[in-house]
Order: sequence, then C-alpha cells, then structure tokens
Amino acid sequence: MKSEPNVYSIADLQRERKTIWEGVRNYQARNFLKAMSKGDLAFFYHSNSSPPGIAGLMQVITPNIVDLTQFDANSQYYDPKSSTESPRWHTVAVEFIEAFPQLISLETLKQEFSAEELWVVRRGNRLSVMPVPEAVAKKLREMAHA
DNA sequence: GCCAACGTTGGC
DNA sequence: GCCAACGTTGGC
Repeated sequence: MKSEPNVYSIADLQRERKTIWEGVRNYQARNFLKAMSKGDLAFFYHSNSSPPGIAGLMQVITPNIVDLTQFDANSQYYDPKSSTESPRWHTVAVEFIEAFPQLISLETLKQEFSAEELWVVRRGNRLSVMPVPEAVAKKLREMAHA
C-alpha cells in the first residue's frame, strides 16, 4: 500500500498506532482493499520520496470500511458522485507493526524481483494498492532484517 | 521540473 | 462506443 511520506508516513502510523487508509479513488486499488481480511499483513510503501521503497509493515485490523471522506465536501477526497445509500469507496483500518530498520529501496526491489512477482517494480505502475505473493512477502520480511 | 504511463471525462 | 483531451501519479 503506497503513501507519500510527506502526506502520511510510516512514522505517522508508528505514532498513531492505527489509521483508516483513506483516499483511494481508483477502482482496481479499491477492489484489492475490498479483498483484504482482518489479520492480513501489508507493506507500507513510500512513494514520491527519495528514495522510494518499502518502509515498514502493518496489519489489517478492520476490513471493508466505508471511506467517509467521499461524502465530505471539504475533503480533497470528496466524490460528489457517491452516495451514502450506495457508497463507492471502501477501505480498511490498519495497525502499525514495524518500521523497517532500513527502507528497502525501489532499486533493490527491482534487483530482487520481477514485474510479475512484485507489481510495484512495473514501469509506469500507478496502482496504490496491490497484492504481494506470499513467497515474495516472506523474502521481503527477511530482507528487512538482514 | 520533466515526462511517461494511464485512468477519467465528455463530445460526438 | 470511440477516442481526444485532460488530469494525476510517481520515478527520475
């Protein structure tokens, strides 16, 4: 799951312990959010930063939450085409697990994984939420503590 | 700041 | 339904 650290970083999550992952406004990303279950692990990716990369680990504590910012006309995430009767955007609540001692940079990710294994290394990739195969996730957790 | 990638919008 | 224009993402 991607976030720009100047907007919301792993340090912010560490301080707050948990957060509702608001503001995803892309249908494919939303569908991946909808597919999440309580207890699922998720990597926290810092995008638009230098260097970009995986900054830590978190866990889904509440699946399938309606993203209330879609109804808030003052929010940058407001969606006038959505309605409370039929909300368009759902998300999850996540809890902090750890900030990696050292960020796993995008450069390293590109060296270690193919575009098929880890979508974030795909050129032109703009999805903000994407699945990570279990074997890749396992290796990433090992790399984080190597 | 540039620009490739790509999703969305809206005219037709 | 097509597709050009436009806006956003995000690496570099």
